[in-house]
Amino acid sequence: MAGSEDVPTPPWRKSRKPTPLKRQLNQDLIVDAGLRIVDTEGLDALSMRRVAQEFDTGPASLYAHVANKEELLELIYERVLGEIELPERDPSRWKDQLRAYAMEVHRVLTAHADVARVALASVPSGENSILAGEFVFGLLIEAGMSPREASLSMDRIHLYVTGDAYEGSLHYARMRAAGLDDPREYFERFAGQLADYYRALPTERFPHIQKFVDDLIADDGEERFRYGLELLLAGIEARMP
Amino acid sequence: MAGSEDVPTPPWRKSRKPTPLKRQLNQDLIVDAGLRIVDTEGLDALSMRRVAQEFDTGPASLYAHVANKEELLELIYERVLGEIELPERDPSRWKDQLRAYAMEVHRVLTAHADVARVALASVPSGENSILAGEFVFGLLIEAGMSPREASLSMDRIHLYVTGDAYEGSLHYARMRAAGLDDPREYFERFAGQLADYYRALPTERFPHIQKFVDDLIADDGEERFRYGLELLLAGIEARMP
DNA sequence: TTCTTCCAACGAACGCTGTTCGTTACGAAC
DNA sequence: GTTCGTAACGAACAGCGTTCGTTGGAAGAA
Repeated sequence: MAGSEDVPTPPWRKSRKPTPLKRQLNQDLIVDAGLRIVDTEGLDALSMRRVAQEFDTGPASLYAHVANKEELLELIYERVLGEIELPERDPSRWKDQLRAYAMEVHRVLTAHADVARVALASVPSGENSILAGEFVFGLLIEAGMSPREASLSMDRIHLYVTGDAYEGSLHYARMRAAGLDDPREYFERFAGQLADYYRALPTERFPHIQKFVDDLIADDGEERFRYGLELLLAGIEARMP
Repeated sequence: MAGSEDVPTPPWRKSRKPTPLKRQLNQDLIVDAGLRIVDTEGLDALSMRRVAQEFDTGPASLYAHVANKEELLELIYERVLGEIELPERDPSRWKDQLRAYAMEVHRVLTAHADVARVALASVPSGENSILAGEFVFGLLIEAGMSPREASLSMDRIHLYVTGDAYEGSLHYARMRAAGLDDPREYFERFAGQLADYYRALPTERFPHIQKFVDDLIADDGEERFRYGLELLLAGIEARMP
């Protein structure tokens, strides 16, 4: 605020030099810009050109700081994972803590809608993924599970959470493509179309779908996620010694 | 075999007409070619140009039979779903039948490796999807579940199966990109790298991961899928009246 | 038979993508 | 004061999905 940076340098001063020093790019700034674009315009809008545009330059400038687009996506994903808050482990409350953890990851992924589409594709390797893994793995082991089963359960919980968030992000992208802004309006329109389609099916071949259309479209994404999570937790509980 | 089609027509016969009649394209043939390409070269190799090439023509020719690439992908997915074999419903054996169904879908999706990447993205609307839905939904209802819960359970089973197959297909694509052919060799290499990475972590921050590296990489995709499926089935069973 | 209509086929082009190459010019080190 | 490493970047490449406008053969009408 104290400097004169905001005042544009007159073109006649110091003769011709439109960019005195522009060494401003670095990986963090690029990831910032990338996440900003994903949040506001969606993952489909994220291209190397679009990110470069944010710095008034061409796509080639990014490759000094980021190996390729895939690495940029993983860096963005890792940054988002950093928003997860992990509590102190309490093995006696493992079920509550595992539920809360799953919902927290789901919440963070859903908050940055399209990022979930990266989550499934990338191998968890960043610091934040490992921290989350240590939390869940340790929790299950300390609760009495064998390391082998704890590994499998952690893996399945992770797949379920990211898979559901991924599916949700596809709907989000579809909503965006349809020009809508309100998720509830999208859901109602989508469910309505699906219901009409189901109702138009021949009764003799699809009696149950025909008869219970309303039940088939009753629950939205959040309730479905919760239900499946409870199924998994019940399954894990049954195996807990 | 009986005709003279294999002998090229001499250019001087009937003057100039290199293509007497070429009205040979139709949707089924296009889907055939598409699935063939996905199976042999992978989903990433599937482009409208590549499909058109199969008919010695340009991409524009396809758009008379297929709305766009997305529709082509859904048609391919629907065709693959047609390979699912459904038994007679027997509600008294609902758990066995549900397990067999899930494994059958998983098997079919895995057989056409990359198709799973379409499965998650597309809304189930074709005849084969609906038939599969009626089977599972009816099975759960006849076994005594409320329509509402049967709907949720069906949805979660579907998400789990396709989500796992999707994750598997990503590994498959990665294997392909690495120039490997044997899934077992890929798994061992991948697991080995992951193990090295885990072992290199600081012990004090990640004690459990550090200590049980072998358990973390013990199971391959098939076993993980089975384990998660049993978790879900146990969860459903606990809710079955 | 002759004429008209229709539409699958398709060549060419548009605008977009991720990535690479070769050049430039600045900051720092010698 | 010169050299050197390297971030920045303009230009280009090969590929993508899709659209437009034309063409020519098949089918229906007269």
